[in-house]
Amino acid sequence: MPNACPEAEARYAEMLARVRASGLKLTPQRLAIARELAGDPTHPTAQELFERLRPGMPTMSFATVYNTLDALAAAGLCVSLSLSPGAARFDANMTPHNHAVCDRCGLVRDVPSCANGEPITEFAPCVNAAAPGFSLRAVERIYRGLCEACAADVPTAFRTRAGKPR
Amino acid sequence: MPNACPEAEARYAEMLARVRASGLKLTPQRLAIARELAGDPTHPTAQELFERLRPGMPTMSFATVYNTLDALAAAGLCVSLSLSPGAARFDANMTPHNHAVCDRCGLVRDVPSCANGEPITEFAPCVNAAAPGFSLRAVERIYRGLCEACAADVPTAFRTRAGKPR
DNA sequence: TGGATACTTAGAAAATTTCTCAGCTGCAAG
DNA sequence: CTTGCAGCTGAGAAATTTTCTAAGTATCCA
Repeated sequence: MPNACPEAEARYAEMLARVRASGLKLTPQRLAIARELAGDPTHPTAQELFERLRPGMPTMSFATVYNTLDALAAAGLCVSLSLSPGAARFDANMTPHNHAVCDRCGLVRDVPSCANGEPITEFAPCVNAAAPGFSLRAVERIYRGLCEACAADVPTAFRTRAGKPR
Repeated sequence: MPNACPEAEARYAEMLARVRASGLKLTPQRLAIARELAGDPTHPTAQELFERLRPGMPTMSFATVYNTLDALAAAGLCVSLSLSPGAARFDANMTPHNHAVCDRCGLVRDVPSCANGEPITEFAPCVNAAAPGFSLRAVERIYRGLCEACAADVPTAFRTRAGKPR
């Protein structure tokens, strides 16, 4: 039962409504993936979703996971995150927020936008000075560092490429 | 001759010195890759570097490109960027800066840190409220939107996943 | 100059993502 | 309720990106 918290339930309910509204068909596979995504703040990879859902839907294929995530993303219900090398992570939290990413284990944590969240328009001049004609849609902030567990256990040298313990 | 600008020459010279200082051996492959990287502000992928350098070094293998980029990164001379799905891009500009990334074609442009560049310490409380124990090393900003060329030629719907025209 | 060490090669392999297409299914219309 | 069909799924192959292995080669220090 992945959805204990009311926030996740609300997000899942909204996803259902918006999947229909987008003209996408409601299939068991989509429901399962949307529900799992909505209830998981760790931003799972396609692989992780597949492994978690497989026991309950043994016939589901890997391509379906990708197809579904693409469909959800196209409908604006989730986004694909490229925060570190390796597999993409998927995020159903569509409220503006940033991410803290562990350099060592690749862990991702949502970080609400700070108080000093400047409006996008404030960045435009700065961006356009460097990239003339660039039309700014969003500003994303990534906090890099070590998560609590990795910081507590730093061997001789720590790796820069994430997701590769050892 | 990839290095017309003095900035790139300076960066290349510093790379040479620091490659030695890191205990890394100076091989022709490393020199070529470091030079190409230092002179290219577009943050090439491993594939692009390989294709550019291959004519001058027909025996160079693909693995060497990756090995070298890893070695340079470990020595703090470049970083691997995961800005959009697909191949990683490599950046030899080690001064603090941000990136503008085109949603459509994947183009990357350096954007100097704006005047309102707050020190890292200002973000720490905000990050630690969401991720207790996270030790913050760096804050990275990504400007998402459309580059000039893509903005001028937006068909019906534009894609969110970069690097995939069509 | 010579030797230890680290690097390069080439190819295979692993990991991630996309594609193809045949068959099935949700769902809207009748 | 039944039907039709657009759109979805499943399975596997393929494409892309990155890593690994083994053996030969080059760099650099003494």
